[in-house]
Amino acid sequence: MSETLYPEVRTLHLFSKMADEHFESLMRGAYVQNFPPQIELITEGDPSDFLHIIVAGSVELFSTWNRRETAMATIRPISTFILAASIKDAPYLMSARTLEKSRIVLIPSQDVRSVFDEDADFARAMVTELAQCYRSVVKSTKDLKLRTSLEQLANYILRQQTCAGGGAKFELPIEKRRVASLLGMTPENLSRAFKGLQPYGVYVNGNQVTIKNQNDLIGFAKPNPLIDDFNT
Amino acid sequence: MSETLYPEVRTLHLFSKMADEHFESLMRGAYVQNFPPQIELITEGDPSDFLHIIVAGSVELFSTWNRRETAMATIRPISTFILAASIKDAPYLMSARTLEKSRIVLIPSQDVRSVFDEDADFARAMVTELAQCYRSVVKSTKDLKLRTSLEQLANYILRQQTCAGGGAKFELPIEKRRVASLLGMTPENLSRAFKGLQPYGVYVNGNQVTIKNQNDLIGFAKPNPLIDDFNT
DNA sequence: TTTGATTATTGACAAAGATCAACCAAATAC
DNA sequence: GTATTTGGTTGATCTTTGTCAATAATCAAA
Repeated sequence: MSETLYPEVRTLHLFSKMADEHFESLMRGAYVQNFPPQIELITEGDPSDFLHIIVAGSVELFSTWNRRETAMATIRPISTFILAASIKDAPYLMSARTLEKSRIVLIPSQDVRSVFDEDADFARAMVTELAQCYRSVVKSTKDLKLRTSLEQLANYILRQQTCAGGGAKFELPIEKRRVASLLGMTPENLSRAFKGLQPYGVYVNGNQVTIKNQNDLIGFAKPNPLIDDFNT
Repeated sequence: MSETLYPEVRTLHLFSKMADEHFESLMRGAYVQNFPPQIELITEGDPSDFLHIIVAGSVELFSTWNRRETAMATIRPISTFILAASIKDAPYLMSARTLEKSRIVLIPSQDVRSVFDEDADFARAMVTELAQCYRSVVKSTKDLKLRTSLEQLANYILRQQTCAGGGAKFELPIEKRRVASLLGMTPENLSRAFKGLQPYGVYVNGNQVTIKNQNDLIGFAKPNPLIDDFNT
């Protein structure tokens, strides 16, 4: 694998503490690949051959059942995905596709499991990482079950605003139909939900969102760290 | 802690491989307590002082937001809960209450984290356990987002049937209103949903469910291992 | 620039789900 | 044994959401 990627991958919490020797052994077996947009990287149900790390671009995790499809998460650099399946040697539960041109590092799951067995620091980092993943999904379940779609959208907007730096104007990072799917609604209803937020000072034009009255929106959305904070 | 519980706790995958010394150190600091029904063991947002292990009875994990409440999972012996919060030293994301008289082992989270730092086998077991937890929540998210409530109920019934041994008659293990909350619907709609499954041969009387036509129900429910199997 | 494809929006309608009120049955308390 | 409480069911109604069809807007390719 191209050595130029070593440092940025190494900075990931998952790899930062492990022995040099083990990290290099992982990297030796790894591939780096550039993918065009809309490529299905992973199909749910398949055996988990690789741990994926996104280095550039963006990837959508999604799932299907009975001809229906739903977006589960959007992954951005630099982070791993499909860690749990890799380490358990279990089939992928979600599919993944590139949203843009993306650069992905692929580490054979077998290597991950071998190094995991030998490197206690790596195993420990994995625990932190998996606990984080678990808590993220729990938060998103709470969001789904406890909030109406209007409330979900309001909180989604507030989270995106924070990611974008906190200003009153910012761009939605993904297409609206994907936002709709993430929030568990149809694109039509997302359109209507955006209108439903106008009384709280939210205006949308294309991908640009403007929050005219932050306090009104917060008052309606009632964001909660136990649902909306990425860190806690 | 009473030594009589050692063996059954030790058999948990999480503890089965760790060094005797470390296991005993965990057990020395642990409490065992019997709780009556309807006791709130954990409140979301609180610091995670203890790793909980249920030894007898049953516990419901639930979450609240803005005066709404939803059931997240039902925990039965013998298993741990609130592992991720414990190990991350992060606030609980879910609350927990006993549903019946229950016996709970409480291990101070600080001890768990200490032993985790020293015992690589324990750390590795934790990885497997957390990966399992993560995958369970992902499955339940897929269930929620991809299925109508009727389909969810049909699959819930099939899963319960499997747990109960697979016979055509079995008992629902929890109150219907809790089933409703787990499935993200109101008790009223659960009642109607049960009726909606009669054409597929499902009959309910109190807690007793009878499946007259297994194949019809399966044909409608379309169970999928990537959503409904606990193991994969 | 024009064309074609994709995405977003809107309105009309249908389906699903929530709410409210009434009622019933079983369990518990007195 | 009766009264009360709790959980469950049912019907009526209303809200939310999904679906379908039409249209507009955007973007990319020819």
